[in-house]
Amino acid sequence: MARVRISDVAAAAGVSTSTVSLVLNDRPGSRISEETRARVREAAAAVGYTPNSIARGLRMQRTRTLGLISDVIATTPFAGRMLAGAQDAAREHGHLIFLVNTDADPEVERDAIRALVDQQVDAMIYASMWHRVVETPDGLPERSVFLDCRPASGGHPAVVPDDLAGGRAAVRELVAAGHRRIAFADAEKVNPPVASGLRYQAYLEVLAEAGITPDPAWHIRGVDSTAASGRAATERFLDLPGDRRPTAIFCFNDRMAAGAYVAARHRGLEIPADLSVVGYDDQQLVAGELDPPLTTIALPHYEMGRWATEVALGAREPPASDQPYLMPCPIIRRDSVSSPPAAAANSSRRRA
Amino acid sequence: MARVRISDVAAAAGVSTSTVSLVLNDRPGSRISEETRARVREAAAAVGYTPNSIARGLRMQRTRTLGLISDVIATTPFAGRMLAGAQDAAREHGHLIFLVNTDADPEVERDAIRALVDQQVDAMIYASMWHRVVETPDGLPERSVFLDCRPASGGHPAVVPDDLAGGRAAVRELVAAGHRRIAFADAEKVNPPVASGLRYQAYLEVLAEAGITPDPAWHIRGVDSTAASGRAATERFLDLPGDRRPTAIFCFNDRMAAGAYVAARHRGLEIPADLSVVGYDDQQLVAGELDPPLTTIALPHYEMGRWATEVALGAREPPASDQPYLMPCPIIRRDSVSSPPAAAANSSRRRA
DNA sequence: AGGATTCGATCAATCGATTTAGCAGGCTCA
DNA sequence: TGAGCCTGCTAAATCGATTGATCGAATCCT
Repeated sequence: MARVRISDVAAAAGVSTSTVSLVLNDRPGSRISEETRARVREAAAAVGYTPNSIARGLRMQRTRTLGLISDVIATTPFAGRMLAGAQDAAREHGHLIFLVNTDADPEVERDAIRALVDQQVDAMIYASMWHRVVETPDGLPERSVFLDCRPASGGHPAVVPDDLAGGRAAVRELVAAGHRRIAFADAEKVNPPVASGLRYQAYLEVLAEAGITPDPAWHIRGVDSTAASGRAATERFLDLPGDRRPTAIFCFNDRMAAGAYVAARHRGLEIPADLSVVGYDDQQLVAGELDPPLTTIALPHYEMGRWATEVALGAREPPASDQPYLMPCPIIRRDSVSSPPAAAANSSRRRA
Repeated sequence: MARVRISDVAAAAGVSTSTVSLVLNDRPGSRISEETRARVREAAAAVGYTPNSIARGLRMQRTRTLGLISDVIATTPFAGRMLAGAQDAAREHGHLIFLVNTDADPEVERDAIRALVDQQVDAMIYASMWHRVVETPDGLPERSVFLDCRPASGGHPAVVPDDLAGGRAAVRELVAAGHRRIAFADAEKVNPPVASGLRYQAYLEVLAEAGITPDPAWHIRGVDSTAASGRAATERFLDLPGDRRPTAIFCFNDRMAAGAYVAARHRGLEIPADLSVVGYDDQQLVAGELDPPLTTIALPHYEMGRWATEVALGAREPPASDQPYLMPCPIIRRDSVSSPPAAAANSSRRRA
C-alpha cells in the first residue's frame, strides 16, 4: 500500500527516473523518442503514479500552495462566498489553500504567518471579515494580497468593496422612488471609518445631487450594527414630527434593516407602503427571508476572493496605483422600496 | 532575502547541521554538551532560523498538515463554526489545514482528494454541510474522519449531531410548557432521511411518552426547508379547526421557524402567547434576530469540528463500535415558548 | 601501559522528485 | 577514416532537512 514513486514507474517502463520525469512533465527540448514516451506514460498509468508534491515542492521551490489568513472571516456568513471565490480561482490554477483563522489574536496571527512561510506557500492572502484598514503584519511575504481590507502603509495589492458607489446606488434607489426624507441608520463609529464613512459620504452626496438638505436627525449611529441598533435608530426616526419623519431608511447593513422592520411593525407601519428600507450586504438569511424581502446592496465577496487569489497567483495584474481595487457592489432589488405614502409626498412637496 | 537554512545556523555556530538539528529538536539521547547547545540556540535565534516544513516533511514523511474536504460547507453559515473547531484543534496540535470545497462535484472531489494525498496530508476530514449518509469516496486515505455525515459502509470514524436527543429536547420543551397539540413542520423528504427522520422520530416518541395521540395533520413536509416552506406549513396548521389547531410548532429548522413567525403574524397571532415555536440549528442570524428571539436546538458544529480533527490527529480515540459518535445538541431557550392560550388549554383538556 | 568505554560531534545516506551535464552509438561529410 | 554532430537516454547533483553509523579524543579500568 506504499505510495508509488517515480522510480517504480521507471522500473516498470525500463528507463531511468530522469526519463520518466522528462516525459511526464513534457519538458520541451528533451529528446525522448515517441516510442519511449508512450511506454513511460503507459507504465505510469498502469501503476497509478502521481508525483509527490512535497518532494517536488522541495526541488522546485514552488509548492502550488496558498496561505489564506483571516481574522474571523471563516466564522461569518460572508466568509463562505469569499472562500468560494478564492477556492475556485485556486483550483483553476492547480493550487491548494491553507486556511487559517486567527480570531484577531496577534499571537495566533504571528504563528500562522510563520507556519505558512515555513510551508513555503507561493503567496499569501490576508483577509478581513469587514472592510477596514489594517497594519501590515510582520513577516508577511512579498507576494501577499489584502482581501477586504486596505494595508495602512500600502505596498501590497488589495481589494475592497466599492462602498461609495454602492452607497450611492442605495440612496439613489430611494430618491428615484420619489423619497425626499431619507434617513441613514449608521453603524457604530470605528476608526478609521471605512465602510461606514464611505456609505455616509455616499448618502450625503446623493442627497445633495437631488437637491435635498439633510436633516441632522436623519443620521443616527447605533451602538453596534445589529438588529437591535437598527430598531433603536428607526424608532427615533419614527418619533420625529410628521414633516420631518423619514419615509425611507438606508440602513448600514441588513441586520440593522431587520431591526428597522421590527420597529416599523411595532408601529403598525407597512413596508414598503409606509416606509421604504434599503439594506447593505445582501446577507442571504436576513435579506432574503425578511417579509417583504429586502432591497439591498450586495457585497461582492465571491468576486473579491477570486480577484485576490488571481493576483496572488500572478494571473491578474493589480492596479498600478498602489490603491485598493474597488469591486462594484450591485444593487439587489426586492420588495422593500416603493414610492412614499401620498401624504408624506405632499408634505415633502409643500416643504420644497 | 533568501530563507535562512539549517546550514546557515551551523556555520554561524561553527558546528555541523546534524548538531543543529539534534539540538533544536531536542532529541533525547543525543550527546551534545550544554555549551554547544547554547551556542547553537543563540545562533539560530540570531539568524532567525525556522525549519523548512517542506524539507522536513519529505524526510519525516509527516507534514503536520490536514486536508478538510467538504461539499458546500464553507459557503454555509454553519461552516464557520465547524471550521473554527477544526482550526482550533489543528492549531493546538501544530497542524495546518488545507480547505477544499467541492461544491458536491464528484470530479472536483476526486481531484481534491488526489491533490491532498499528493500533498502527503497526515489525515483527512470529509465534511458535509448537513447530517446525511455519504458514500466513501475512492482514494480517501486510511486516516480519514467523517464530519457531520455517516459513511454508508462504515470503516472510518464519524461524528454527527445527536438529532434524536435534540429533537426530544425540543418537543419536551413544548410539552413541559403545557402544550398538547404540537405540530411538526418537517423538511422535504430526502433519502436516506437522517436529520429529518430522527427529529420526526423524536417528535413521535415524546408525544407518546406524554400520552398524546398525534393528529396526522400535525405533520407536514415542506417542498424544501426554507422560510417559505415553514410559512406554508404553518398556514395549513392554523387552518385546522379550533380543537385540532396546534398551539405549538416544532420546526425542522430555524428558517422554517422564521416562516412560521410570518404566517402567525399575518393572522394577527402573537408569539409565544398565541403560538409557541421551537426551531432547530441555532442559526445565529435567524434565531437570534427574530422577534421574539427563537427558542431552538443548537447544532454543535464547533464541537464536531474539534472532535473530528482530534480523532484525525490521533489525539482522541473514536468509539470502538464503528458507529458515528453522537454529539449532543443543547437547547437554547429564548422567548418563543410559553404555555398555551387558556382557551386552547381548555379545549385540549376537554378532548383528553 | 594498553585495551575498552564514554563523550561530543560529524559523515553520509535518505526522503522523492527535477534538471544539467555528459555518455554511447550511429550518421554525415570532407 | 576520423572529426564532428545528432539522437536518445542516464548519472549525478540538488532542494533542506533528519538520523543511524562512525570517528577521534579523553577517560576508565586492571
